[in-house]
Amino acid sequence: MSVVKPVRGTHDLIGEDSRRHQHVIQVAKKVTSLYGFEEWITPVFEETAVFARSLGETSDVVSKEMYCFEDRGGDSLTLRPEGTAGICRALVTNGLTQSLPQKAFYTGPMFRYERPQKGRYRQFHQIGAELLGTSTPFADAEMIAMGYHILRELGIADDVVLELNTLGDIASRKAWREALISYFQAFQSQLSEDSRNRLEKNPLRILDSKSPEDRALLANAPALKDHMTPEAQTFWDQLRVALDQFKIPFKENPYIVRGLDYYSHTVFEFVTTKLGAQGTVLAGGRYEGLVEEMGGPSVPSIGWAAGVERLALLLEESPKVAAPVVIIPLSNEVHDVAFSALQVLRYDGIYAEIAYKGNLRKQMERANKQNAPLALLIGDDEAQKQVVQVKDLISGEQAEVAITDLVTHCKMKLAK
RNA sequence: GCGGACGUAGCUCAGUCGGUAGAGCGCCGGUUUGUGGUACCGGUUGUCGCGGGUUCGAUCCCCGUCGUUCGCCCCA
Repeated sequence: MSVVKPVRGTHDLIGEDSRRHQHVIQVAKKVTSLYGFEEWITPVFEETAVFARSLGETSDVVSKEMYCFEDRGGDSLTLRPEGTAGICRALVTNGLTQSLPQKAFYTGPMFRYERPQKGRYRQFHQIGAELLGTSTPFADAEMIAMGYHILRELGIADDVVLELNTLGDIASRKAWREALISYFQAFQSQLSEDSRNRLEKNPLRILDSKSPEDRALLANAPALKDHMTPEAQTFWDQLRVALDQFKIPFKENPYIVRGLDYYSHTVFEFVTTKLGAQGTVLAGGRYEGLVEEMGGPSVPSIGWAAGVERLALLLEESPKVAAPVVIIPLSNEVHDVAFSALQVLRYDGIYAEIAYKGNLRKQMERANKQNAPLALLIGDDEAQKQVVQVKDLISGEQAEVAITDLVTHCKMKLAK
């Protein structure tokens, strides 16, 4: 019989992988709660239109990476490729546009049909946060500070650089975009093929091209700063001052434009060099029209998302496995005492395991492998006297303890 | 979607200039009777990713395929 395989680009998280993954999510939940964020749990699939409209029809994610399917009722549904669109949809459907601002944290699987690589999967997991309904640059700074806080808490802040840019407001961007098109049109023949295709649709993307022929042209390309409206300029200035006040180090990078179409003003990426081509670890920006796309009012917002797998890969060390107190009954006849000891410990919140097979020596070996701090030996004599031998596996000391004192004694031992 | 590398025990990997394969780790058991961490002894496992071709014979060569991985692209 042939062995079934996991689907390409999916992976199982078991043991150490699971612990690392879980650790990232727990830290994110803890940190975001310090900033007033609550978890929103939204569906893994939505109507296709939710993503198609919001991410930009021409973006790669929409045009070639989505898992779309027709359900039995004939509706076109899509497994979410990212989290922001669903959050905006939920904001509108739940009438929360009446009570802004809203702070949403989310986590869960996302789906993109891409060529898998390390740190890049077809089903992957993100943590993300959206601050909906604020238009001040201080909100942007705080959101970035929150992202940084998580990286710091995970112990990877030093492996990562914050790259920051502004796309200006709509008016600035429009003027700049036109300037870019006319500039690059003059050099059309020198552009890479990809960039020639992008020229009309999304000329901003040429800016983060890696191809040398494009890069050569970038130096003299029109800069946004020459097209910024005074309002957009103020926003950008205030953001940078605020980041300094939050003491978040950043590097300005005028070439960050981001792949999803909905951004304006602030865009940023926390980038590492330790993951090869998959260096972006936490990224986001400000967006304005998204909630309107979902049929709501204009709700200026700022958000970011981070790849859980990528963060887990960067973790220096794996979270430890919990170590149990191990109860070793020396015969089936003492199960009476052993099981009640087991249950008393667990009811008191102590992680306890019981050994069923092997001789005492083997059981001790196993307890040692599990890193057990204590082994509780119960033989016929002990059962008779209603005591257990409590052996401290670190010091090697052993003491006879009455069953009635077991929990207190174990707690005292474990506290050390 | 494009280009390159790789695919051998649970894990990390060696190997066969083509004659069906090994090490370390792990796992199991033992070194006498109710006591671990060290040491010693013994044992354990593979359709050598899958399919086809060349060959007397392929895990080793060729082609395809699937998967992983690096870069591009894209992105978290």
